[in-house]
Amino acid sequence: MKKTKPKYRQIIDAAVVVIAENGYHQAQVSKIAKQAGVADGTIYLYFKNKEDILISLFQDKMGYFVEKIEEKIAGKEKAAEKLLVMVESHFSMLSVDRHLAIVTQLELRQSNKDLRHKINEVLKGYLALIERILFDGRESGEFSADLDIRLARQMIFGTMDETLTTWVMNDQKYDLTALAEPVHKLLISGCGKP
Amino acid sequence: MKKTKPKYRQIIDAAVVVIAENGYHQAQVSKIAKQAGVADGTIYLYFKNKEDILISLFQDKMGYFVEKIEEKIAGKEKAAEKLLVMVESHFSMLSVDRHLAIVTQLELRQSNKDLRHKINEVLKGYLALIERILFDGRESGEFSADLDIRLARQMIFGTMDETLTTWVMNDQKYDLTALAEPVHKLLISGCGKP
Amino acid sequence: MKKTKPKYRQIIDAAVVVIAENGYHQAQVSKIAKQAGVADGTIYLYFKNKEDILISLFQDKMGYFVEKIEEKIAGKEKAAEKLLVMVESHFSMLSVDRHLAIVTQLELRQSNKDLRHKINEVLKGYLALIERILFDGRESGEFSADLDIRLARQMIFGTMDETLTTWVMNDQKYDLTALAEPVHKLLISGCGKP
Amino acid sequence: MKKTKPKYRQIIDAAVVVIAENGYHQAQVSKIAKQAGVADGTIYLYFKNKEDILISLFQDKMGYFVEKIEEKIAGKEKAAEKLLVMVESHFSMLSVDRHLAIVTQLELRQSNKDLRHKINEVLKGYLALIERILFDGRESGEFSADLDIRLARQMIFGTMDETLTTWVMNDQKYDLTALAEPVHKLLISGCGKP
DNA sequence: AATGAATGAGAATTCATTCAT
DNA sequence: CATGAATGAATTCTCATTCAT
Repeated sequence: MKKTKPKYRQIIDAAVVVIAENGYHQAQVSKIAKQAGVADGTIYLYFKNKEDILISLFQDKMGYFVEKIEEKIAGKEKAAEKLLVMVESHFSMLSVDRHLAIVTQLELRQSNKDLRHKINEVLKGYLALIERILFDGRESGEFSADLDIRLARQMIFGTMDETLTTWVMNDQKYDLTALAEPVHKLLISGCGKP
Repeated sequence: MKKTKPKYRQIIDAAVVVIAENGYHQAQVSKIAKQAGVADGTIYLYFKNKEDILISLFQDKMGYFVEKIEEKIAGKEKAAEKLLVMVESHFSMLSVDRHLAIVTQLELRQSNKDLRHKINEVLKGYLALIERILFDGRESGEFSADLDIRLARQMIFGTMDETLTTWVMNDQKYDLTALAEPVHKLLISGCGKP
Repeated sequence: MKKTKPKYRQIIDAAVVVIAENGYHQAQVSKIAKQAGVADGTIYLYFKNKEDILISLFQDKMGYFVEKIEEKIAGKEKAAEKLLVMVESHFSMLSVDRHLAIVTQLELRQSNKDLRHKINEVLKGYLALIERILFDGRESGEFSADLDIRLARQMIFGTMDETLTTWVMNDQKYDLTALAEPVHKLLISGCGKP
Repeated sequence: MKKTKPKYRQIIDAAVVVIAENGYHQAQVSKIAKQAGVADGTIYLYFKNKEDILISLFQDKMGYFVEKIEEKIAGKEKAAEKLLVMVESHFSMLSVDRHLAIVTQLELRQSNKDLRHKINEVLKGYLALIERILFDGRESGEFSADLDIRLARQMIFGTMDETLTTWVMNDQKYDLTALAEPVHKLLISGCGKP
């Protein structure tokens, strides 16, 4: 399995750094190779093409995200609590990896429609996790019986995403993790009065 | 004033069509010129460069959005009602212009960081409108007194944006306008029980 | 005769200024038109094309040069004296028109081979004048009987030209007219000892 | 060192041929690449840009000139003799490379002011060589004690340059090397009688 | 497995010139 | 005579990918 070889990870990690520091369109394969300490041609022994590096990068990181979050919510009972843990984990993981935050929130979005469809495929795992939490919450009576799970998932993901992107566009200059709790509260109760 | 000349609009409209049908990276200036029925060089009598076409396009459309929405909410009293009108208008305007929806939700995001920062400047007018509604709603006691306006704005914009993008990524195959009301309800009351 | 109409001269003079200040390759027809205070299209009522402006400019100025110099040497008897007057006049006329000096010594040389051949045609009048002086000097015994007139003309013109170009390349920052006498002495006696 | 690789020379030599045969403005990079037998992109592995090819070409050839001339005058004692060798060498070297003569005397002068300033920097080595000969000749009493070295250098270079350019403009149809001796004589003794 | 020199397709922009008014 | 909006041809340079070593 190629994915376990050390150079595979070297290249993925190099790609995150190079894209974050140079931007998507200035992240040439040769730069990634240099950062990874390998020859240009070597990249193609581990990845089909440049797009494959980016998809693999996203799969790799997002897979780790979902895994970590699932671990953490395993012990929680309430859906609301699970959501809080999810938002906290997501925010916290991007807080500690500034490069990755830039890559996922800004740079990777500059990819073309084709690549974005593939990225969306990868995202489905995360979205399914959110929907599972919402479904459980509705079943248990914690959430409205008429909650539209798909829309609610779009609200939750859209809100987190917009919060993250705003934070990155503002050069990550405020504490993101402090926003997890109020964002969670908003998602649970909306703008209206309790 | 160049912006009022007929060729200015011809070119903007041609750009929307060409970008929507060919994708951002396949929208060459020569294609836009052909679609607009002018010579390549004519483009540069009306726009500084290719990026200027895209910014102008966004300014033009987004300016129209904000203007229309402001007109419609002018007569409304309740903040919640204003929000509903806003979501309805936004969804409805993109529903009737499939090309524009593709351009704003997918293609324009492939632009580089520089252009995206300029687009964000344009977006500020819209975001300010949302914040104004939230502020009025909080002042009038309609919304929670401790509502964090910035976060609430991020939730509203993020939710609409995610809903729109999902719709476009699914080839606009379901009725978007029907989602305005339930999305609005979600934004007002969140996932929790009323 | 078009050449006597005021706009003809306006355009020629505008061309000198625009080329001197912007350089040959940045001297667009539209800039010359603007400087001359006429519309772009008007240029083409007085000149066949852009190249025609440049040739006319050169003919105009060089014709004036030859005319002035011929006037001044008319009263002189000695060939050496005539040469001195010629060098003095040439240097002096370019000294008082900095723009023209830049145009003839630097900018017009950037034209293509074709245009340069036409410019050379115009130059022939000047070169013939030099050869006439040399011929007379040789006939009268003032110069060596075996003086190769063609080569001597190349020396005289080449030396003046190099002196002028060096002066312009050094931003015309020293007194050019003071060089006329020593240059003349050099041309008469060469590097050797008298 | 790139300058020693065979492709570096291939490209320089191809550039001389292409510029001489097509003219400066018709010497596209793709033509040079084709003539050199390499791909367009390969050019950019050896040269920063098109201008860099031209500067390198000039440096390369002019450096060779100065080197060869210095070798040849090393054994000579008299300054006048050194000058003769210099003129002979210069004329002879351009006589045997018709393409190069066209490029240095006509085509390279069409470059813009920026490139011409860089070319002038390269020329300084040659001009310094001339001044060194003149200085030695003046010190040894061979030349006038009051010889203005700067002006004399301008005469020498200007005369050679004009002679060369005239020869090239006349399609190199007479024997240039035969002119070295009479040109030298002119430079030493000027137009006056001995 | 690893290298890195070589490839070559692809696109924004300028500006001399025209011609309908 | 004069205008100036419109035209459209033409060229450098980048960079993902290959393949001989």
